[in-house]
Amino acid sequence: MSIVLYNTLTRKKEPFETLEPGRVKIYCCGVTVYDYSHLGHARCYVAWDTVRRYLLWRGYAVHYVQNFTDIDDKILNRAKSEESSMQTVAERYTQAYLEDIARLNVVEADEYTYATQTLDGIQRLIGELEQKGYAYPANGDVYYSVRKFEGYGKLSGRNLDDMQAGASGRVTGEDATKQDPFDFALWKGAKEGEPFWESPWGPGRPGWHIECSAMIRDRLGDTIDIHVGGSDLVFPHHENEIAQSEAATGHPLSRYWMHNGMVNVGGEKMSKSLGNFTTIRDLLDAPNAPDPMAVRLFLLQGSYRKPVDFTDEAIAAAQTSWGTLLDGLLFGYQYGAKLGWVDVEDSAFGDPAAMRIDRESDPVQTFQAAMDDDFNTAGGLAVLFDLAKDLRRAGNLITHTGEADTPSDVLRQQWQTLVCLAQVLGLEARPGVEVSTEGGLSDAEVEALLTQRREARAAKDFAEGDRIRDLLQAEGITLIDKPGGVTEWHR
RNA sequence: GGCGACAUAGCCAAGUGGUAAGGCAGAGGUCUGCAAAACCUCCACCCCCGGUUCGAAUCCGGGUGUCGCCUCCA
Repeated sequence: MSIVLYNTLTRKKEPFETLEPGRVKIYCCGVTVYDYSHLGHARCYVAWDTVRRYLLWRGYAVHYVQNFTDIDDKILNRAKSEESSMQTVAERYTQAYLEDIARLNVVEADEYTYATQTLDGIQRLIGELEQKGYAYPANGDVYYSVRKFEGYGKLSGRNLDDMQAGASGRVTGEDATKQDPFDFALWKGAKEGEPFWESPWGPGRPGWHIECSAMIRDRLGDTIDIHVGGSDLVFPHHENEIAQSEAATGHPLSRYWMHNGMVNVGGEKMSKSLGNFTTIRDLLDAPNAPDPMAVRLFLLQGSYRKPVDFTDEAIAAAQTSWGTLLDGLLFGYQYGAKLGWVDVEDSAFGDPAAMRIDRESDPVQTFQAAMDDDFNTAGGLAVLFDLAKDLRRAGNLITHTGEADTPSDVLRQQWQTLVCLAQVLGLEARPGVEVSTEGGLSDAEVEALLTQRREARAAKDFAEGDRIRDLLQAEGITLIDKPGGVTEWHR
């Protein structure tokens, strides 16, 4: 069995074969750092983080490179409006991106690249393209001549003659100097007061698309295994990357192209320009904010390729769902000692890296079959829920009756399987948070209230008994009335 | 105008030829002073119309609807 993935280039699912056995080179288009990242970005980077985690779990050595676009008109505009510099703005939002995405448990890239640190590679590439006749200078700018590149349009399935230039309504003044409306800037001559770099074509800065081509070549080589990014980048960004890189090197830029679907709000794409976006930090820092893992779960419940609608209701449902997985993930910490597990005090307890799970077991095989099929995370999650529900049931039985009806070693295997598979999806529970008593009632206070309640109930004063029960519930304490007047409780 | 994607229960969503995973919400039951918690059980024939097939949500054709891209974009 091998992994099958959907390749935008061929519009088909294809068996995944790497250039070098066991090694995967991935390049991910990162953010332009001029503002805080929103849920669309979260969706994108969670998706590719999950792909990366899964490939690692399947035994591949993955080299994952992602860029920061830190030279751009929008950054420049932001800098002007706040009277700072492009560098200041870029550094601020680069840092913010890293903080936000880390909360969603996205692992850092093996390498991050920056446009500002790739000027040599960029200029070298533009020079080659010019030499080979694919680029032409005009008024201090340098443009790529799309009609010179035979395969132009192969990724996005377009034909230059069928496209309506300017259909998106964002035509700029550049057009007058271009030979063809679809030609795009490789180098932009500096205007008065703008930051610039010296070049053979005069002072200026690189166009947007060229940085990715240059970075990939510098860090990963002429051809990589997988190029990933948002589906809104297919055209023109990725199409232009292909045109640049392949014209220069004569080799395919990437074997596979994968694109994530957009996050929608009310059926429309979430985007800066529509103003309908929610930033990651706004969502996670709001009152009653969802657990970051619930947000990740929300994003993994559907296919990475399809659009996903963001609503408060959907996040709330995901939060509840996460509670179920959480119960399962924390099972070992809560019940391991009662089940006689001898390693619960070990520092490595609960660490997936230290666990040995049975790869041939049904849950793992089912999980793998789902994920092998174009990273079907929804199918993978079903396995996690099965395990988590079994464990929760066992835990409840222990709480309510004192013992589970499943052998301890079976529960241990189930728990470890759950923890390991959840980690492959980037879903992790942090023990300790749930049993926090910060600001709450002490055990003695709870017991005192329970005594009051017991007396009230004995006197048939159920209103008083219920009042105390509600009071405790508000403190996060759940009561379990058992036959015989015994009341147990847990936080 | 061109290119593309999607349409499955109240909501989200997987499945892409053999008679519908999972999550959320909901219903019934056991238990209970009533609840809560817990446990058990139940809950869709897959947008419409044709066609292919022994058999289609799943393939083909035609509709309808929604969305994305067509040089800001994850």
